[in-house]
Order: sequence, then structure tokens, then C-alpha cells
Amino acid sequence: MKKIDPEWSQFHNINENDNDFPTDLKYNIRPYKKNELIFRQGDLCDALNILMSGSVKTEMITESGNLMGIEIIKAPRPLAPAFLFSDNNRFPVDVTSLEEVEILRIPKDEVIRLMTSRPDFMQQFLTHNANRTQFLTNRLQLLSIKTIKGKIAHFLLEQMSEEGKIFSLNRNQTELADFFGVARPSLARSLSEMVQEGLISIKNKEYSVLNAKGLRELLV
Amino acid sequence: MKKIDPEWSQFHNINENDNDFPTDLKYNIRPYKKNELIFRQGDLCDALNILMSGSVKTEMITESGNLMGIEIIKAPRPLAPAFLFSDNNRFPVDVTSLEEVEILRIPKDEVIRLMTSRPDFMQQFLTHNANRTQFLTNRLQLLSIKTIKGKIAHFLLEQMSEEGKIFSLNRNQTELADFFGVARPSLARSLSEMVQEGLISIKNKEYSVLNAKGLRELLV
DNA sequence: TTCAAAGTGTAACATTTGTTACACCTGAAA
DNA sequence: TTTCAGGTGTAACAAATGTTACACTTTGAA
Repeated sequence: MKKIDPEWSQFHNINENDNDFPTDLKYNIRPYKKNELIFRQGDLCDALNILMSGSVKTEMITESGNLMGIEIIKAPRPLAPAFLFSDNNRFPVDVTSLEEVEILRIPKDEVIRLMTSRPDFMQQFLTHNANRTQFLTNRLQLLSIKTIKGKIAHFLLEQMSEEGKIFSLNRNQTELADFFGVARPSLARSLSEMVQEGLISIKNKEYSVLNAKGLRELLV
Repeated sequence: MKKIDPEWSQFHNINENDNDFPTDLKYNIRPYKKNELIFRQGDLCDALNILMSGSVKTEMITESGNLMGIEIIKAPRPLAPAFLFSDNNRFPVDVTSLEEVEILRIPKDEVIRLMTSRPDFMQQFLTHNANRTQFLTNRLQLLSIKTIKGKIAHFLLEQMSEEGKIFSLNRNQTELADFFGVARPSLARSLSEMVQEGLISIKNKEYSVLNAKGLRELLV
């Protein structure tokens, strides 16, 4: 699993140069050099941190020096906004700059004040968190399906507009296998079995669902 | 996977009988009988719906009549609060009452007004959503680990306070297997293998981690 | 204490998926 | 056109997990 990247881009318009930028807002923008440790696992998260430019990587590092679960985040995106208001408000990961980076930091109190005084900002914040939740829910639903055929079925039923209609995916087999978290040859095998079973047809990356009912039976 | 039930209980204090209950709030409370269809898949979600009493089930129903992914929700909890502010604000499931049920409904505009006028309510709302996001993130992390031993390692490392220290789980093997989404005998097999490998020890439901470093190597 | 129900350990076998390897196809660049 | 890289199909085998079944243990209530 690689891309957990919903649309955070609207946060970009929290920007100094913006006409709407609140003049009395307490904030600061801090630059970091390449390969600086920006946040450490366990750090208190008491401000909204928005990555304004550059990119960072997050990694969970263990005492023994092993690391796991690397994710790369590109500007503009807030960093761990869910942790700002959660009961357990500590960073779950290390955050390190991959290049020169600017981070806008708005203290929690100020975020609250900004939200109460600016309903549009509040809505934006809420919408983004809501979209994130939806994204996570979908992803969870996909990963909860245990068989590869089930995942394929879920995915195709979501993509298709109408039974029998042909549509093309913007991912190749390798990317799709990655998205599902399975091995590429296993995906290919399942796909060709589903073709043989008459559930779907594939012609040159053009997919079509022949038996939607049959697909739904795979979703258990 | 059964229990995706984080702590929503604080929402309970949005309650008519509460002294703090805002007198000018537009809302209504609607009762439903047993087995009524409360929301339909695809319905617009333009209000905060809080289940005040009773319990409901959510199910995704397909055209062919098959159903999948049943979840039971008990009061007090908001219903699909993530969908209120998301771009795709339609119910993803059918919601049906399992018994007599009361649902408090606050229109979206009113929620926004309530939040701007009552920072404590806003914080509560934000905190709950944040906790939900964290919960989903954890769950996703767990499900992303493909091997059973990896899941066990992840879980035990989270639970343990200190290497070598004994701790007990409040789940039995069956519940644990359910939580991991694996078969119970498979879990038992993995556990006993890990005991044999000297990673952990189990005595009468009392677990202890003998080799934390070894466990971390399973998390890939 | 006795007994039944729930929980646990484990074995044999089936099924699914991963791994590795290789042939083929296709499209774009030289 | 040639060539090469990326993408696809698929086969043989390995590994992990699920399924079913059953015996043993623990627990708690009668």
C-alpha cells in the first residue's frame, strides 16, 4: 500500500499572500533543511502543521533501529491533522524532510479561534477530515475482503457505470496489484479465472462487467 | 471484522435535559418503530443524526437482493458523522432499526452555527472525529500486515508495557482471531510457533514478550 | 463436587496466494 | 525498421492460511 493521498490541496489557500489571510492570526512559518528531523515519534501535537513546500517522509522507527511503514508526503498538505484534536495527541511517527521544506504552524488555540471566526475555514477543515475518514473507510473495506477475486469485484463494481459497458482503468496490473496489496501474478491469475468464468471481459486494458450479480457474490 | 466501535459516548451529553442545551437550536427528535428503514443507501446526508436510544443495523444491499457488511450500532452514537461534511455526502448503506429507536436530527447549518457559537461542542465534535480517524488508521495498519505472526507482533508490542513483563488480554483466542480477521486455529498455530521460537510466552492467558526485537522483525 | 459450556491445542488436509521464471506482446524511440 | 523496455499471461512449485474434526482443559453454576 503506497498512496494514501486524499485531496488536501485546498489547505493551500491558507496562505500569507491570500487577501483573506487573517491579519491577527498567530502563526509561524519555519524552514527546514534537507534531512532534518521535523517531528519525533511521541512529540506532542499541539498545533496544526501544514507542509507548505517541499516533501517529507514519515517513518516509524523502532528501538532496535529497524524502520517500517514509510510514507512520502508532498506539499501542500497538513501533517497528521487528525492528531491535533485526538485524545492521544502525540505523533505516531518520525517526520523527516526530504528536501528544503517550509512548515506553517498554527497553535491549537488559534486553530479553534480561526474556526469559530471563519465558518468557511471551519467547513474546509471539516470537509477535509471527513473526506479523509471516507477514504480510510473505503480502504478498510477493500482490505477486509480477503480473496483477490473479491477485491477485484469490489473495485470493478465501484468503477463501472453500467453492466456490459466498457471502461478502462488508469492503472496497469502492477499498480492494481499494489493497490490491492497482492502479488502481480496472483492478480493476473485471478483476473483470467474471472474471465473464464464469464464474470468480466478484458480486451486490451478495456474492462467490462458481464455478470454484476456474480461479482457481488464474491464480496462476502 | 465486527466491532468498529470507538468512543462516541460523549455525544450523549447533547441532550435535551442538559442544562447547557441550547434553547434556540433547531432540531427534532424522531422515533422509529422496530424494523423501520431509517436511511436508505444514497440518501442525502444533510444533518447530524444521533442515535439517542435503541440500536440499528447498517447493511449494504445490492440490486440482486444480496446483502453484505452488516454492522450493529447501539445508542448513543452519531450515524455516519463523517458523511455530513464530506464531498460525497450520501449514505453508503441502509440503516434499519432493530428495536424502538430515537434519532436526534440537527441540520447541517445548525451544526455549523452550534460549533461556531460553542467552542466546547466544536472541540467535542473534532475530538470524536479525530479519534475515529486514529482508530481507522490503526485498524488499517493492522490489516496491512499480511502474516498472522506480524499481526500478533503488532498487537502485543502495542499492549505490552515492558519487555518480559506479564500482561493479560481481555480477549480470548476466538475474539482475537476475529479482531485480526483470521481463523481461530490458524491464530493458535501461529501463537504456539511463536512460543516455540522463544518470542513470547503464554501461561494461562498471561502473555509476556520475551524478545521484542524479534517481534519487530515480523512487522514487515 | 459434578457437570456442561466455553475455551484451547493440535492434527490432517484443502485452498489460496506468493515466488520465481520465462515467453510473448506492444508501443515508442533510435 | 529495429530494438528495447514495460506490460502481460502463465506454469511449477513453495508457503501460508483456512477448514474440519476432535481431545483436552478451564470455568462457573447447579
